[in-house]
Amino acid sequence: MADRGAKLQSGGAYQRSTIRDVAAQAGVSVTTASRALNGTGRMSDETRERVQQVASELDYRPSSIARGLVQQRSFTLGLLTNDPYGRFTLPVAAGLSSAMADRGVSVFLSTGEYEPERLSLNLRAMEEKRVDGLVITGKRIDRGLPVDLPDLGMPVVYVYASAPEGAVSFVPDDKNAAKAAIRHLLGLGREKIAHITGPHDFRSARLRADGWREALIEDGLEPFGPAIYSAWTEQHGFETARHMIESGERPDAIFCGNDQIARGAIDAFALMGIRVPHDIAIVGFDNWEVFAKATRPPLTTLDMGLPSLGRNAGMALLDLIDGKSVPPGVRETPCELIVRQSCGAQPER
Amino acid sequence: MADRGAKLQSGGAYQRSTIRDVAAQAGVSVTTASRALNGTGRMSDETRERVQQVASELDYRPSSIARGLVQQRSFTLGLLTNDPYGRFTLPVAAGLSSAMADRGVSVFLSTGEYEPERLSLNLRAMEEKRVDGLVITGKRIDRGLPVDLPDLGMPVVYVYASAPEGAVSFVPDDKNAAKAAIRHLLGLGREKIAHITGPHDFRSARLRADGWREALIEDGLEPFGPAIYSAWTEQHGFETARHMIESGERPDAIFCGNDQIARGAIDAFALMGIRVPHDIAIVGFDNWEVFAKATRPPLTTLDMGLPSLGRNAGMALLDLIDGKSVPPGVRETPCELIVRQSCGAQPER
DNA sequence: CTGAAAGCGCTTACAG
DNA sequence: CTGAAAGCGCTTACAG
Repeated sequence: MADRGAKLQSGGAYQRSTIRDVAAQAGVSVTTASRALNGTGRMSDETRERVQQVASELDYRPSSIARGLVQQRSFTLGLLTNDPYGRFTLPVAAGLSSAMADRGVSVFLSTGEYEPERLSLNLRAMEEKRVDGLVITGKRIDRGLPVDLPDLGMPVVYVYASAPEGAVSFVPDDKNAAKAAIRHLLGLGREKIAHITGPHDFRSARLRADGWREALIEDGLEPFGPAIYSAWTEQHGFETARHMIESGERPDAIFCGNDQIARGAIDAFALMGIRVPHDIAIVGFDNWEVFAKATRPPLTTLDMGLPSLGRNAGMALLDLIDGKSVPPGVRETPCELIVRQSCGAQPER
Repeated sequence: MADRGAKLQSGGAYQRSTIRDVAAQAGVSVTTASRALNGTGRMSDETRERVQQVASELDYRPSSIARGLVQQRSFTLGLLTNDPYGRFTLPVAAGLSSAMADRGVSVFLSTGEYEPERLSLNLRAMEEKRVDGLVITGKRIDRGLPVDLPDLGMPVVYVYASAPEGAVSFVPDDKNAAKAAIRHLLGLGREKIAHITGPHDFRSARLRADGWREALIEDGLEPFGPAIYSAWTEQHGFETARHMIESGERPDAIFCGNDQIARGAIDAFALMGIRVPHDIAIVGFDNWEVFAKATRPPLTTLDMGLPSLGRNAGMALLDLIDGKSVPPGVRETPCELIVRQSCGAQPER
């Protein structure tokens, strides 16, 4: 009757084998079976191995539900996001999910606008599922939840979102990334470096502009004009780049606040017969490969390491869950400069 | 001591209130409390309301873990994907997740390459979590799991992935979508319609090419040259478009297999001084807005309705879980033509 | 070294 | 209409 450890029920559904089946088959008590399987307690190697052998023959899968009930731990995390179609959430989620998988914890994906109704529905679901902790992520580092998180009685960690005072959060180190980009340009002999970026009310945009400015000043140079803030779009890059050329002195490099802006600028230059990187070098931000690899020439840009951000957040959350103390505050995680052809540097090989 | 229904334990952690707390406080048995909360059984309205009132005062959250244990249902689904950074998974996942949230079921995100080791780790996790069902998705409709799914004893549904014989699966209706695109072009008076698309070994590419060909033939026209298969990249679109212009007769429209190819073609034409849509109309595929809205002019394209695909798959899975019979087979779901400016038609408003 | 028993938080026959 | 009791599948004091 036992077939791969699963018994065919009357309904036709499979009935998994339980620890009782394993214990019975191995001729030990359920207590011993449990200990053998979990590597706890002391018993003869022979016994332990026999139990494990039987478990594997019966294709036994311990119920994480039952275990959760007694241990008051679900081995489960919730990932809250309001960026379901965006490019930030998925890399973060993938990094988190696969790091957690290696530790036996699974993650619930909870998507929806951060608007009070939806949010409280989603939070309630996570509470009822008894997740051990929550990671909250978003579309930008200066927006968090629109409402105060009710006291959920579970640890929470923030990634790529703003966090309340005293919380643990992970964001990319925008400012130093920008400085690295500028130093790269400087190292290639560029000196008139302009900056085109997203809206001024984005903290990321301001931080990147700060990095641009500081790196230049540290090198004894002046920024080439003011940072030009507008939308995070190709159109902004396209029009601003064109305008820059048409009106007076020309920069020899442009640091762009994201890859889309860089893309727009490169396209404008192509149409105007300005050669990248020969006439003007371009650096982007995001390493969104579908853009960064498709520009002509391919784009040198910064990679925020979103999967690592997700992984790090998960690890911190696990520590919190285990009752370890994790220092609160914002962790700024280094970005990586990805060198392609848009600056004239040889890509590393 | 009770504070928002949560008691401060010695350790400092919160202890949620249980159904026993609710029952005690409401002066009824646990049985009655359970029935009152679940809307089952018969009792006076007064009793039911009192229990609900107490539950809300205590901020009671029923444990889906405990319920799962007795009902042998976890109200949980697994979403398996090997496309963690791709643009297909997230819309599908968001559609699935939010539709399921409305029905009280949460979804685990399980990412990783579909390579045997990783896959069996991930599947095992889903089994131990006792998910009620699995949705499997991927990067292309003609690839599924590289190994036969072991008999998991739970229902499985496929989305945007190939499914074994007899399974339930959901894919976009590529062929009819292509026909709709061609008819749109025909309706605008275009007659020499070429087709540039992805690799021939992608079923999607072949289906879209079939639709292109058939729609033309049905209209009494010849396809303009053979379908040109290569990579799903801008570069392919760019080079092929340029080559098309340089070598002889010129089409008056191009149907592109995806938005990236369309983007490449439009860029090539811009550089060659060929006006879109005046000289050549372009249609893309995917409605990947970051491309489709950024081309100059914005791109008319097909939207596969990925979120709906996810939602539909979830609903089918729920039916299967409830023991309802769901006819097996591949459901081809209609795509939607999104009219922008690249064909010369006025966008609908 | 090993096991019987209690219990995690619920639902659901069963009995009144 | 209401409740006492059993039980879902585990883990873990407690006792031997």
